[in-house]
Amino acid sequence: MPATPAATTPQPPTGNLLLAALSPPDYERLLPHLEPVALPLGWAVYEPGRRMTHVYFPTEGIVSLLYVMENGASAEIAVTGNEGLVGISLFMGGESTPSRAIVQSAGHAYRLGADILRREFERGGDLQHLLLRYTQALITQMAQTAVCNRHHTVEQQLCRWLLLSLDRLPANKIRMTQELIANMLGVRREGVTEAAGRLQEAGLIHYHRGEITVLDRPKLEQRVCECYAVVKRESDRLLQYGNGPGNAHP
Amino acid sequence: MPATPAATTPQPPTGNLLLAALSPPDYERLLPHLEPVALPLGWAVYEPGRRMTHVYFPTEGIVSLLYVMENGASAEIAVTGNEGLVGISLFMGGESTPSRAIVQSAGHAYRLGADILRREFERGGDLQHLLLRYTQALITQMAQTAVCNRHHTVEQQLCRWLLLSLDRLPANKIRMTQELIANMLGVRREGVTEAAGRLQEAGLIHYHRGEITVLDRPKLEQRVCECYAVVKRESDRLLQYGNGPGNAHP
DNA sequence: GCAGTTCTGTGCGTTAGCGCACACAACGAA
DNA sequence: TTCGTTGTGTGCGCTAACGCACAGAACTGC
Repeated sequence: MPATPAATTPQPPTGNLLLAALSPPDYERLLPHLEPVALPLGWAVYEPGRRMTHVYFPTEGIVSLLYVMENGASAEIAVTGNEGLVGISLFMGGESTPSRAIVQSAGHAYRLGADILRREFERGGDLQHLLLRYTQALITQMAQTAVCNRHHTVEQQLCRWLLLSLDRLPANKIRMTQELIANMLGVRREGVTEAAGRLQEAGLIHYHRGEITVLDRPKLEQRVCECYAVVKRESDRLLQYGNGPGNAHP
Repeated sequence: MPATPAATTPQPPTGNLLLAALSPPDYERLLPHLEPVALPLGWAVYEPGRRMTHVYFPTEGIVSLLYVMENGASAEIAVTGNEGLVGISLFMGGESTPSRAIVQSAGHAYRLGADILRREFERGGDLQHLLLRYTQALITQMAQTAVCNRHHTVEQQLCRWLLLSLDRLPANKIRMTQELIANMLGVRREGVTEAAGRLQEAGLIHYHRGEITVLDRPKLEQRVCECYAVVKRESDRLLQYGNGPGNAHP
């Protein structure tokens, strides 16, 4: 590996859109408790049934919420990037979930201890509203994943997955093998190979040993099923933020 | 129709487990605002994108959260009965969702105006915690629906659907045509006919023109995929309530 | 340069589920 | 009773995706 992909410019906490949307006093109060951590590729941010100790606010990278079945088969339920946080069950009250969270694209995050988070959440201000709205966006994503799994082809789902990933990455390159994509989508690796082959054929993407480059995003958006747009529209609607410390300078 | 299925004994608000779990003062404060309403079969409790005006706490009946695609195909995302409420986006902050809520089994509910609900939610007490824990249970159900749609056969999904319905009904009879079940599962009607035929063959159920009777629940639980147990276990874990007005008399 | 590993391509046969077309049985109202 | 409606059974060709088995290409370490 020539360079660790996480070694991009380290971002301040406002690299996370939720933190950036906090009002200055809320942000200031949180700041001393925010601890920067790396999100190395493949790391399990949390495991099913395990009591969580922190929530993670990514500034770069992608974290997949993944369910792994008894027989080892898996399916991705949702993804999170710098627009959200990982560990909603801490403020939802459950403390754990039956799914895992796996770093799918390396990056960085700021984490917050469970007790601090709960204390702030109980104040009922900005932070609470932001976290709940984000949670609703996440719910929409899960619901649409269920629909997509039911009705759409592997190719359509691959398009959706690429676009969701792209939305959470700075460039148009995705480092991920077809094998891993297949795990996420819960399909065969060969199925991904075929679908990706067709997309490359059509000039929408180019890939080469674990690195996918999106060449023609508009065309990709033409091929994808409606699920992507539903999730995107609802996310945009729910997560349009006011003037936090991240955008307080007009 | 010989008798409207909703015409069972009308229940007090404590017929809903969330309301029943409230502390007496919280419950008393809510009581004057709770308005009893019927949930007639097929009624849309809410429509996609429409601003909701009330949340509904069912005491009997089942409400399906359903997504309908552009081409008319549909898929159920989750179900709610007297263990929960319909309209979480009101306190999550989104005011609406891209999915519908349809009464799948007629019953009754108590509804609460949006402003009252938000006011109570903002107090940050029992009600908030109950609603959020319920929401997490719902999230688990959605996630597992996504997984199930990905990996399991129609027959397994039918078993899951039957058990989830049974858990929310007083008797072992489900009034629902195979056509409608197919809509919920997002599969062909014929697929349901075949799967149900096999289950009847094996003596697990008996059905006759829109009425399904579960004869051997243990055997159903043997045939179902792990998804049912995951959802059930997590619901039980998250929704084990303390001593509200509903169980204050030992 | 060579050996081992990782990633992708391809070619089978198999199967679950689809779409369609109809037959028929049960029920409800006239 | 008769007729329309509603719900279920069945057959048949078709397709997407599966499981498996390899082959070859690309990169890694020695």
